[in-house]
Amino acid sequence: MNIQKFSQITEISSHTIRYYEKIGLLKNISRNASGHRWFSEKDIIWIEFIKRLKDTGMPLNNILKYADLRDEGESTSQLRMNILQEHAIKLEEKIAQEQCHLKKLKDKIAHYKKTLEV
Amino acid sequence: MNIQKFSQITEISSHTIRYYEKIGLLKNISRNASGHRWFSEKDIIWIEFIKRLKDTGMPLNNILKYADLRDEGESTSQLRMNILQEHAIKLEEKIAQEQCHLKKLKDKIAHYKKTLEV
DNA sequence: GCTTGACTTAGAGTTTACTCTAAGTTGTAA
DNA sequence: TTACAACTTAGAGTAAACTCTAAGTCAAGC
Repeated sequence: MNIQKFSQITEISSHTIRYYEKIGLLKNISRNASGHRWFSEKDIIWIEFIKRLKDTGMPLNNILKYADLRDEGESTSQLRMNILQEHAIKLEEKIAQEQCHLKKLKDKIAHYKKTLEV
Repeated sequence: MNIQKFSQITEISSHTIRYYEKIGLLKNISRNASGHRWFSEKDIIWIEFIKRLKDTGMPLNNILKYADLRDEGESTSQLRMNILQEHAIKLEEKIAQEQCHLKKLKDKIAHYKKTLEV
């Protein structure tokens, strides 16, 4: 598929897709006869994974490290797993923190409600 | 207390504290005889609340709106509560999304583990 | 009295992650 | 065959949230 279709499916602007290729997050994107990018199903799966890491707070810089290891092949599996494991631990901590914050927010809202009722 | 002590307690750099005052997040900070900022316990409570909103993903811009309403006094209580309620809903959704992401991350880690074991 | 270190201000610089522009090429529809 | 829309590149611009610098003031210790 062309960049437009890929952009629609992934909900990432074509500008951003080119940017991701430029910084090395997307590698070996094939081209058609006229030199335009031609994306595959595998590219969708990969970018959805990038989105997941990004949405859980991993900076592009770290995602890039993962992408580089992935490009190096099977020999880096252990390293990549380590990155994901560390990230999963951080994410768990983050969620716990947010749940604590949420509770306190709700307490404050309840307090507002009480004073507004009177 | 002076800005240094306040910075230590809140774990926010003095640069950032001045920046927060400049953009209007901190208002009516008192000064001592020589014109230096003099912070109170109330300032700590307020900035801890700002940190909570920030840590749960609210942009400074929106926190600023809350700060402005707070400055207008009791008459804006309802509006402020609405802001917090909307934020709490967004936060709940965010946590749910992150939990989903975490699950998928763990699946991927488990997959790595399996292939590395062989 | 003088040095030193913390404070003050205005404003410049940095980082991250885009987002857009300009200039040029290509593919399709009238 | 001529519009016109989508593609290409390099590189400039933007927004958010700091982070730092320069130039100056002030208080405490030697």
